Amino acid sequence: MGCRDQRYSFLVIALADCNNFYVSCERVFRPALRNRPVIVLSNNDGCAVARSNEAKALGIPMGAPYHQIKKLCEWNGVTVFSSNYELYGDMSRRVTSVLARFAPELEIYSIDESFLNLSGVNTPLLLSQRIRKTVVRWTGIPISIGLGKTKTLAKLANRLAKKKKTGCFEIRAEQDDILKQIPVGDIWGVGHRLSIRLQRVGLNNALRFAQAPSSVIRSIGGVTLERTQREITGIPCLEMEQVPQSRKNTCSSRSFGRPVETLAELEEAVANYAVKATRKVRSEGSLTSGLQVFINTNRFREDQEQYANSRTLAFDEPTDDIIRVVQNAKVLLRSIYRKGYAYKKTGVILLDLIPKRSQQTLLFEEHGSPRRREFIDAFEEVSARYGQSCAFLGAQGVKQKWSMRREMRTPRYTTCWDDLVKVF
DNA sequence: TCTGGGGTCCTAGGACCC
DNA sequence: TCTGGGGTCCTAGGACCC
Repeated sequence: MGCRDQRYSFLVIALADCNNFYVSCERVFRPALRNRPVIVLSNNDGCAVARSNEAKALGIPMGAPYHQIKKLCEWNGVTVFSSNYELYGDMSRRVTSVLARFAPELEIYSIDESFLNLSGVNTPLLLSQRIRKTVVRWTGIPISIGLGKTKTLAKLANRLAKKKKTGCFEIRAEQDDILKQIPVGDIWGVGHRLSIRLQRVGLNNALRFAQAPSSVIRSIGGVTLERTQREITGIPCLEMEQVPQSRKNTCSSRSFGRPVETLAELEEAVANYAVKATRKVRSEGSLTSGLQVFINTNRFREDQEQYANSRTLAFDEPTDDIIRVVQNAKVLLRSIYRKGYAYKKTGVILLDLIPKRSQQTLLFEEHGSPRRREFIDAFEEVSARYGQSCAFLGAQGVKQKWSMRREMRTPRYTTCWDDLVKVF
């Protein structure tokens, strides 16, 4: 088996994962909530996306729609928060900056997870415990650390670490008895669908998965799953990515706080998402080559007629011109809008982003006249400096009755002067 | 009444070309 | 009855992740 492979015996990858991250962020500023059930809701106060251990013990599943668990929460005194991404983003930066002190090679994988390359460290488990203690002392966020030869093994180890008192766990090559106890669906890269198909052919735990012929694995899940299998046997297939690669698409979308039927309101929403998405692209110094707009009704409402559609266009020249994106987004929206439906969600996706400096200009046409560009830059600066309420496009609307619900959000303690904690 | 948002990669199949 | 072969490019859809 691959994990006996001597070539990789020196490798140690650590996965540091914040425990119940959003809940932990809220608890930093509300210490009285420690050891009490707490959940954080998704946008629109839709479903539970983070749960404290106490909330998990009450049987609140990940992703549970809030309206289904509301009673349960009230009966059990669960504290419920809307999500506060300004706070979580800032806490995340603090955690990763502490982690970075301990490893020369660090990959920020998500808002609450980082991979660290600890290869060459004599006692990685001891170091992990030190890292853990430092992070919680300096940021208030508890983390768990899993160690293994590959990212996939580190992920698995992390899952086991969450159950340990020390919060750290290492999977070694020879620990078949451990792999045997791990359901195949717990492996990183094996989701719901693949897990069913693997179990159907008897590959129900991580050890069986590791030992299966690679041809079988490939026929079930293609090259991606075959890579996962190699990773489980200790052969690295996923590299550390220290420099985040620039993204290829970006999306801005929201569900509405209530059903929306009129084209006028949808246009307002689309204009806002177009502005938001374009700003993301501008802030990264990129240009977008294409644009997609989608709309859909509420797929959970079986009593209503459903409609979903999307349309895409390619710009003849990559652009970051906010007005142009908004205008085109509205054109696309009108072409897919059908009267008589109760819409739940719309969104704008910007496609094939490219760095601004590599821009290829059109031969015979010039879209962005200097005056136009100066205007957009000035508009953006005013809006950034004095807030969106001071400079926005007419298309974005004033009232925004369709906007999302966010009724239980805590203050932005760390990123907004007005929200600083008051001691007296 | 109420069910998130934002990404990635891979593959199959169609259009088109010579 | 018989109905080229081989290549590229693009897109939609399916799978996964947090």
